[in-house]
Amino acid sequence: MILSPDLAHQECSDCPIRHRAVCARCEPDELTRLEEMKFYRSYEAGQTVAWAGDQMDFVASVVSGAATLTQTMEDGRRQMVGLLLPSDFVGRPGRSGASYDVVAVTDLVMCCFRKKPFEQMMVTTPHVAERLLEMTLDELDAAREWMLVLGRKTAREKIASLLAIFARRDAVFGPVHTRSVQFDLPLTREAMADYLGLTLETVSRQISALKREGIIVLQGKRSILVPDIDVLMEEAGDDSDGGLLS
Amino acid sequence: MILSPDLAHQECSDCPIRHRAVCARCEPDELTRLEEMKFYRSYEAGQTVAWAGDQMDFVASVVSGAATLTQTMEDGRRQMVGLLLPSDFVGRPGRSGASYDVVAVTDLVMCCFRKKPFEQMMVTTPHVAERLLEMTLDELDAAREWMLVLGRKTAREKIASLLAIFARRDAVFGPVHTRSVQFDLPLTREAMADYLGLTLETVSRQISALKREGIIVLQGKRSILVPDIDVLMEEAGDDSDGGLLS
DNA sequence: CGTGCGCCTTGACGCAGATCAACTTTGTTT
DNA sequence: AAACAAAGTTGATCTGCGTCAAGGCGCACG
Repeated sequence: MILSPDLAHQECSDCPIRHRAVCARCEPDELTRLEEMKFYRSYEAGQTVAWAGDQMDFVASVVSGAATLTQTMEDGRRQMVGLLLPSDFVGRPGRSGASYDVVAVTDLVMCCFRKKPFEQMMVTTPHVAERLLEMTLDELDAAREWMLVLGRKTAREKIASLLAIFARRDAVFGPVHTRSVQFDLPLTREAMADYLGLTLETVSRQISALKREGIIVLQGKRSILVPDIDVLMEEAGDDSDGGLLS
Repeated sequence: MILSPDLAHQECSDCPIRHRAVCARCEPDELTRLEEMKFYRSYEAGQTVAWAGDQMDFVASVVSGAATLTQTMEDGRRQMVGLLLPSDFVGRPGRSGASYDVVAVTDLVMCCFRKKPFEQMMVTTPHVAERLLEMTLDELDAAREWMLVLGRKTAREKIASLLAIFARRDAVFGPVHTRSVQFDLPLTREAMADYLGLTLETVSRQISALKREGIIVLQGKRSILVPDIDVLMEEAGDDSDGGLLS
């Protein structure tokens, strides 16, 4: 773990996730209280933040980078159950242990709150608990969406669904009125397989197939160009067409 | 929908789910406020409570019976994303439409709250919002547990996992110090298939296999006797052995 | 510069579970 | 009691994806 001094003194007021994280609804005086219980931690890509069952004496928001939540069976089978991006929340107030393995998949910065004072604040001021409820309901919706992907979609549809998610979130769009999107994959083939309930070979094959058919264009292994997002959405099997381009 | 007069006048104070539902933490005066905004609704097995996208002017707690939340793709593939049992909560405060199809799978009684006053109460008193956050976090954990089942378990492990869930929840245990459990399946084979991401034929075959091997004993189609719950847990592939007895 | 190491790709083959189809059991209607 | 529908079982066959195996590409290292 790396602690850079500049990060250790960041002010909430100019925090990049100020308006989307668990602190989004806090008043200035509440932010002051949060400042007192917070500290930053940085992790390198590949580092484990916490093992399932570990004591966790803090909860946290992702400031930058990405982390995964995964479950592992005794025989080594693994399933990713969450993908944490900037502003997402880690940890459960009122529970001491981590429920899942938490791993940094890119370089990662987290804004951590000491658990005791944070839980105290949840009781005394409504704004944090309110925002956390809203975020948790969103997470639950996302998890249920993912259950459909895992339970009923084909390998090709799974890959297209995952690419569509990244396209929506990280996208740098092309010229206005085109439907092209470019982004970088934050996950290895193996991590994608863990997310999708597939093997890494199947992931690789399906990506190759989409490339062969011109639905995506690879620039290197990780950079993806989607010439027409609607075509990709079609492959994902989603009924809602991508209304994201106005 | 059936409205029986006796149900329409039930008092919160002797409600069977009083201590586990969203109202669990309410004080007597808060219960009085809830009484004013609440009404009961009954549904027969098979009836649809709401279609995905429907306007829902209430939120509700399941009082008795069971309901399912399901997502459907254009071509008819279906995935159950939630199984609601007594005390579980339906609906999302702050959202007008239902996110999923809600279907009664047994005869069902729900305690409904008019949405507007309920949302008002969430803001003014902390006890309801607090409890709802806790319940939502539990739901999220359950959904993530289920993602492992959908993504990584074999058909046999999926069936065993589902039976184990029912065994834990509805179980009537045998004589003390035995590990036997008896319960009734609230779901048809097709509904189980929708829950597990399988076909109903595969569900039927795997249940037959477990029966043939003596891991479960069927009395009729729906009544299940598990002679040794530990053996069933073993088949489910869960690392945590069932410490539910003793 | 070559060597080793992640990460990824591609091929050959086998199997778990889907699909298609026939039949049984159970409960309901008349 | 006959007729019917809904739910479940079982068999035969097919196939999508997993498994096993062999290499390719890019990059850090001595």
